[in-house]
Amino acid sequence: MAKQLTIADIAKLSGVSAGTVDRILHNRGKVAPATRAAVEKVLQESGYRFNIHTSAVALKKGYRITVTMPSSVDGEYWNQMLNGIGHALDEFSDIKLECGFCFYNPFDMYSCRTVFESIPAQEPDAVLIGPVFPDETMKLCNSLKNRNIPYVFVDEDIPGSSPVASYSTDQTACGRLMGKLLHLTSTPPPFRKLNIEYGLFQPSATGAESSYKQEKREAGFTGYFSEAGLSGKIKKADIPLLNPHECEKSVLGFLHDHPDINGIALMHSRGDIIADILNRNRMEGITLLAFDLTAGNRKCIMDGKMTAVISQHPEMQGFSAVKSIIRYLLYKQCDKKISHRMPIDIVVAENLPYCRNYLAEL
Amino acid sequence: MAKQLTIADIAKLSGVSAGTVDRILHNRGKVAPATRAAVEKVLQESGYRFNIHTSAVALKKGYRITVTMPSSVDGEYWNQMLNGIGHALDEFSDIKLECGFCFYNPFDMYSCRTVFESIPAQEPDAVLIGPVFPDETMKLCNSLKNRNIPYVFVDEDIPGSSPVASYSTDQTACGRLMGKLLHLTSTPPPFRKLNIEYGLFQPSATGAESSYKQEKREAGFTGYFSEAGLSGKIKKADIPLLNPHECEKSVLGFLHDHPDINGIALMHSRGDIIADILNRNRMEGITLLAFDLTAGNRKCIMDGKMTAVISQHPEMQGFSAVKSIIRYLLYKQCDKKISHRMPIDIVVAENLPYCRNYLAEL
DNA sequence: CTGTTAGCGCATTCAC
DNA sequence: GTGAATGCGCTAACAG
Repeated sequence: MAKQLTIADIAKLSGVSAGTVDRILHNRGKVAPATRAAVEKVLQESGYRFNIHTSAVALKKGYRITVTMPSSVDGEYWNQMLNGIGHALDEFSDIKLECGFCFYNPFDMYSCRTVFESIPAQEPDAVLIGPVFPDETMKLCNSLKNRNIPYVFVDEDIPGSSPVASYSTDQTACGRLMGKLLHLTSTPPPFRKLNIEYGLFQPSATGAESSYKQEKREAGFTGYFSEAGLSGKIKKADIPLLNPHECEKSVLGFLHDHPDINGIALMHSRGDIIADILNRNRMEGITLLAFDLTAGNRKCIMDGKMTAVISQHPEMQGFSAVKSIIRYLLYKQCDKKISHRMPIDIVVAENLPYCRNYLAEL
Repeated sequence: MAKQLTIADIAKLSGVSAGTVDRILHNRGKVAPATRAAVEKVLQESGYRFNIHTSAVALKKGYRITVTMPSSVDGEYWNQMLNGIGHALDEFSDIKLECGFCFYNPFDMYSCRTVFESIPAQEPDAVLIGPVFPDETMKLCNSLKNRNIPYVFVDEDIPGSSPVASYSTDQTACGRLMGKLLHLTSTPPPFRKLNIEYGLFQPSATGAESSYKQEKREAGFTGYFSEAGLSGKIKKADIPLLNPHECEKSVLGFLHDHPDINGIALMHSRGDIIADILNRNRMEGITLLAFDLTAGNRKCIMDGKMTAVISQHPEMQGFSAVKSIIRYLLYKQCDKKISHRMPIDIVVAENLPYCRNYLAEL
């Protein structure tokens, strides 16, 4: 264990005072170029690292961060993100952090616009953004950039923006994985139907929420099947998810028209709705795959009404995003890697009980 | 954000001095029963929590911890555990921690015994144990207990011991999951053979290393198949893994005798060996499942020679175990939950690129 | 522009 | 048994 050098050591080594080293480390105040060069050389060579503890202890100033994302209720995707953020705030409760939340309606662009417009005025030290509407988000980013307020993304990255970090999932890869899973797992023997076909349900009249996401997933999904030479086996259906009666009617109608369907994939998280319909109509023999480990999906998997979901670690995203903000604000460390891709989990009944919130464990 | 109370606050509230509060918090030195009661009451009511940063800063004393586990080479399971430990040591480099490593030969009980016997004499402040031989491990635990040295387990828990924490995987659940996966994914259409059978390969003449683990996995695996009413479809084979020529001969012999095999499950991590044999003999149509995301298996999955592995987060185990030790040693916080079950991951080609070491991300 | 210095909250040592 | 005093490495304010 090589003893860590202290700021005082660095100061001595480079013939300046601790204050100067501090100014260089934090890029604040003016430093003569020559002095800066000398100190930076020592810094480099010695591989100096902050002692985050003393740093946090000595920090007088507090930071205010604003979190903005779609509103949600308990057990939903965005709510899990919020849990991750909460854990991080809790883990770092020794740092003077104040966190404000600005939720918007993910189905209403104007709600998003109104909320986003109010954010720069709050003058936060940093913003955590869960984006849904790319254009509105881009406007927010520009406005933050003008005021020099750093921001991070969770869930999705907005092309052309310049966040301090982003924690997102490769939705195309998710779609490909979904394709592979549907291909591999569609009704196992002995119940398999002979002329195997695969259903792909799309919500008709989708709210704006994540239609973008679903498109990427679908592209990955169809990509997998076309590479497997099975494109022709995919049967698409528009399902009006939010109208229970119509929804059931169209699911049953579809299955009637396509009796060889062995499995169905959804590019969204409302697998529970379809699972209930299949279950009510005694069609459990059909494999059902969806996204996100929501409370509803969790229950369906436990009850054997759904085969698997693909999960993308929302809590970890929220947790890491806050951690990233803290690193940036307090320790002036930018991540070497800006864009972090989250792990993509396959969850079935057998491993569901062990899919806890990792962060709470640590 | 409720302002955190400080020790000074607590002292003032209970009419004593900071020193006394500290003595109570850390259970050291003598405190008058009456004083103790009064302070503890205030502590309770105010929900006081350490400021881990100042606590770490003020800590003069350093701690020495000993890590003991099977030796391994780069890319193997135990090596990944070591990486997690390294990350933790790195993340907490601001704390005065010294870490010594004692590796033993997992195939030689005497090696283990010799190493374990040397550990108590080193008088570490805590020990991290990766067990293989239950009896030897139990002896170590007893000896540590006598000296009041706390210990944590990774990978496996030893029944009857009393660790500060343990980070392990439910091997029976892993086996069940393996069963489910084999059932669901065995050769998808259109290459499926008609009378589907499943292969279960066991290493013949196993070294002692984790035979215990493999038994539990096999129990879970056969449990799944018997519940699915498919017990009769499992065909077992003893495969001499470590003898390349014999191994290939017995694999090919088995497949010749059982032409309806659609998929093979291994209860250990050497899927790469079997994958190469299948690949060399152009039998890629057969699904192959194994354990652990070793470097070898990783490559096989990427190359399409293996279908999936079940992975159990060795890095996270190592990381969490060290974190747990630190919490215990520095902050005197025992985990409420002693036994932590790790998440069980399913890794296929499509999500492999995103299975990084989570901890490095945070 | 640069050096000096007073705390931050806690652990520890030393008087009482 | 208990309280006061010191210092951990750093930040930030102030004095040059």
